[in-house]
Amino acid sequence: MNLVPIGRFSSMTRLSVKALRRYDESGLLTPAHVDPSSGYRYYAPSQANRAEAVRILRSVDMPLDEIRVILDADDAELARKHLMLHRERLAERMAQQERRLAYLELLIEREDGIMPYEVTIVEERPQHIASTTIHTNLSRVGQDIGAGFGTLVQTMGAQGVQPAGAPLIVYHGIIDEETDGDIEICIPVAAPFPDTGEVRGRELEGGAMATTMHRGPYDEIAPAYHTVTGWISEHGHTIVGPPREVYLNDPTEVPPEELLTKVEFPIDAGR
Amino acid sequence: MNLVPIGRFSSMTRLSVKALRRYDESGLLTPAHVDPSSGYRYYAPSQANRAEAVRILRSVDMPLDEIRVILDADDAELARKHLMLHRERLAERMAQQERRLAYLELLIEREDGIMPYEVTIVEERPQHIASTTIHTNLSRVGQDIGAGFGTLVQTMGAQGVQPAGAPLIVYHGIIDEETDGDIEICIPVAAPFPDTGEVRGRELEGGAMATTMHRGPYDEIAPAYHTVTGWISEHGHTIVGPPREVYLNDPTEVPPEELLTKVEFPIDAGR
DNA sequence: CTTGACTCTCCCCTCGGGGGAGACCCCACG
DNA sequence: CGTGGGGTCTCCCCCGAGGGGAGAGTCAAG
Repeated sequence: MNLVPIGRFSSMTRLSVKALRRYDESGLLTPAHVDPSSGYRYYAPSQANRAEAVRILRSVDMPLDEIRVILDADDAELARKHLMLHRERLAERMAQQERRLAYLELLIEREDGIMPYEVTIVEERPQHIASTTIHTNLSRVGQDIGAGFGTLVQTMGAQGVQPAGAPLIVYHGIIDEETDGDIEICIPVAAPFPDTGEVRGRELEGGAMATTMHRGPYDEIAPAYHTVTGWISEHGHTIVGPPREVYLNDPTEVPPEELLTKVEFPIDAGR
Repeated sequence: MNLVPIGRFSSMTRLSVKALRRYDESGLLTPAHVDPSSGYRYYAPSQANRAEAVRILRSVDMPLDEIRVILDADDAELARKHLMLHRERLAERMAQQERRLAYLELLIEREDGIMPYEVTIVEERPQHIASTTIHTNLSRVGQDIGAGFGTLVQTMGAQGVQPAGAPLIVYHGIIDEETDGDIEICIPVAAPFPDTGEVRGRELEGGAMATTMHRGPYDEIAPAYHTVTGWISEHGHTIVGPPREVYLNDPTEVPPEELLTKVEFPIDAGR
């Protein structure tokens, strides 16, 4: 009764011919009649109804499978449930877009461009520190560092000693996904610090350092390390001591994206 | 000088091996050395730098081509330009997501479900109208209708006549992508209206109508028509006059999604 | 009957990888 | 110096929702 071929149905529904064929194939919108000899698809005009529903749901980017479920559910409640579920998905995606956008803004903002881990050699002078050494692994390292600095600050406070520089950590062992190791949590002090229980005083070695600056969250610092070690071996230097990280600002005060961390590797000077 | 195979580089950079191979293939991140006999890829640790940049830019969903352009541009200004451009894209996509989401909310909101163009037969009684007929096409139809109603309201006002019902349009010809035609813009009035220039008074025919309700923007009304005409032919009725649209609310007062339009086709009554 | 416009199926392409097969390679340990 | 196990290679198919096009068949108006 008054069937129309695919081209007319396409212009009626503003769905492309390609799309209509695909909807047929996937059982989402089967033509009212298919000529068995020619394979021509013929649609009933009243199918424009369902076609429009498909168009609308596709316009909100719903997967074909789910559209089929919704349209074939006689149960309005079920359909609603799927719509709400899709809303959640869309909202989640939007939030993600938003985060990405914000991150991108940040990348544009900081005029130093993307990631120029510039490696330079600096001469550090020896300095007095109060330090505490702990054995930790990747999953605990964050808490342990916090606790360590807490202990240090407390002990120094009890002695009436003020910090004389930015806090730092010496990595005596490698801490990554598979290995744990010792880290020495340090705060520079003006004068030699006495050993007190788990906190000891010592002089931190100075000398030539290959160094670079990492700006961003701590857990994105790996490339900085790899860049420096790569630079060292490429320039024919040798690593002569454990690396250290110097924390130039406070994670409780600035957002993670603006954290500044100096990575230093002691190397053989001359050469 | 200290090259690492792909697996180690993968865990150093948190980029999957698959991804690294693809970046090599597309020239985005070529290994420092490829063994000619085995095809093994070896990366310099300092390449972690570029790898991290790639990771970051991918995390904001930037296409690989563009990442390449940005990273290969020595010009920081050019890189910035591309970042900003990508920001525009992200913002645009987010706005689109937002629109979809809002639309979806709407679909959920109206409890009548998606698209139940229910076709019914109603008996309309004849009514007096003031009308003006214009010849128009799809691209001009919006403005022309506005202008037509303007003329009508003005003329009626000059005669001191009040509207006696919802405005409507009789489609004497088909107006679609390829054809233009005559439309008669009408406002019901209580008593016969005199012919005055381009505005004429007449009695609009009544009788049996196949009708359905379209809720939403005017430019999505096509499926309503197709549903009604399909229904008519499927139920063995005959169309005996030009269709009409009755506008039940005012586009200047409600958002497009809530517009209500009644579509009516005069049919042979009994059968 | 012819011709031009439609329509069919089939194949390849998108974008950024993931999953896996089958073959090859590297290195540490015995 | 061999060998075994784990790392790596290329190649192929897959995702989603179609777009583009080739080559062949079909429909309807003149």
